[in-house]
Amino acid sequence: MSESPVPHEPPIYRRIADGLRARILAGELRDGDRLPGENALMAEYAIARATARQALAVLINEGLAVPRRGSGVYVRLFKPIRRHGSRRLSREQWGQGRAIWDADTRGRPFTVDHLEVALERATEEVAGILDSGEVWVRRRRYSVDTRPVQLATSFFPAHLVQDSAITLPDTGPGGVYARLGDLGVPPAHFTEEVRARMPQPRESALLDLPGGTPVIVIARTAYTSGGLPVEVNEMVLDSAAYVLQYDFDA
Amino acid sequence: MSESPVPHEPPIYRRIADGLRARILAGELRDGDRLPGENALMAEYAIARATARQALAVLINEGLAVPRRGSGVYVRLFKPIRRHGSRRLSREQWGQGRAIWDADTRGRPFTVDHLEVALERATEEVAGILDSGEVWVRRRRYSVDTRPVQLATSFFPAHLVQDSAITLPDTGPGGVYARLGDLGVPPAHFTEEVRARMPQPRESALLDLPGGTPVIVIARTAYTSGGLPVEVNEMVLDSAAYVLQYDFDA
DNA sequence: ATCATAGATATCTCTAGAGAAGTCCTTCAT
DNA sequence: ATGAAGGACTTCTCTAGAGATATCTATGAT
Repeated sequence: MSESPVPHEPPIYRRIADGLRARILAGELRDGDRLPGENALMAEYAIARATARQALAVLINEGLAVPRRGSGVYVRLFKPIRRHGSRRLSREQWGQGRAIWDADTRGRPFTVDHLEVALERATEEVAGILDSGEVWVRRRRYSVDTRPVQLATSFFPAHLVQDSAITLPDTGPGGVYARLGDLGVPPAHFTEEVRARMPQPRESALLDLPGGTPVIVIARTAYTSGGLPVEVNEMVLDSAAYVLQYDFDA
Repeated sequence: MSESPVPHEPPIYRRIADGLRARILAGELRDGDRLPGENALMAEYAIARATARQALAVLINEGLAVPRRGSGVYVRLFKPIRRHGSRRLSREQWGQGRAIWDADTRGRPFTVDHLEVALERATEEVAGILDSGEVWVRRRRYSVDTRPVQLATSFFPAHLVQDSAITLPDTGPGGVYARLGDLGVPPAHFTEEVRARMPQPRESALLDLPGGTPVIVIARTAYTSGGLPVEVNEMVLDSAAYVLQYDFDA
């Protein structure tokens, strides 16, 4: 015989978290506001420190709150950048340009604050796509207003780009795509594979991510009009900083 | 004067988590394998239970491990479904069809195991897009092999679909898009906005998500060739179950 | 063989307390 | 005015222990 069909009453820490979440979602606690901290929760609910921490950890892991050591726990803001997949097909061409999610569409200045160019052996996945064991790799980090938002790693078949500016830190006007054009292999088609997952510690550190922030991983492959793959670009985005937009026809 | 310029040695729980993560990523511990549990870690490192739990919580929150109460903590598998944005432009038309991430491309049977149709007042966002205060709402949950993978909520302008099968549980052959065609407003353009975030408790329960699994949220708007918005579809996907693929031209 | 039960084992929740480490503000000396 | 030094307050890390609850397996009755 089973016990009562009613699911168990949730534990204390969860009820406290639920209460705080409700206040956040209702707008009572707003972006940047301070949440009641460990000591406040301990006093208010007569619980141990570990229990108060557990309640706050729920919200932190949901990405609704950010802890600042020595200071407090704060409600988190979300002001994403809109990233367009295909500009050519963009809805702006034929629609009203309305969107579900607010975003800073204005092109805020992106800066590259890390750059690394190297000749390396390709990983199995990349080698399989590019048909090349050796690849030139360009790793960079992009920031907006000093806030890091994206890590990008591009791979090019070594034999193809050997003598081009793609192997140099400065790729010249038009960037790598213009150089691929110079080499007679301009990209014509793109495939983007999109995933989301929790960041690894290295990514978390490089993007300065607070707990509870997933990353979006985009693997983009560029093909010439003849179907020759010429670039694989793996991007890791702070999911709190981005909205991806894709437009296409039926 | 500041202390040593060397960053602090990471805390115990983090070193243990780092060690376990390394063993997972190196392939020593594989999908479904059991991790050393609380008791094992307590004995091995001579630490308190809470510290052992904290170490395991790191991996659980990263989505690399899944706890099973009463049983143990296990390494997690990731076998995603590939979801294509635009089939018409699909790379299969012109490329080799190779992909970065492994995925079950075979169309495993999707089943709808929840369905709810209702006439409701539109939320502000949806009303702004559809230009309609009242909307017919179709909520459903999709599963693959009894595993829930997606929640989808579609909104239609009430005045437009009032007398169509879109207001019925069974929309007939061809589904809602065929019915929109019958009404003289076939969808021709799509916009998809993609975000990732941690799930809310309701989503977590409906999708049966283990800790550390983000959701991908897709807001898709369908427009007629004339630019009239006829549907907003908000999808919430288990990020561990999906790879999104978008193909487009330069 | 099938099913129910009991025991071992596992995670989960929580208490109580302590020291380390970072932040913030006020006070005081320059 | 500027800067250094405290002190109060905060989160972070960890110990030790206990009971609740879920799972798994071996045992025993049918």
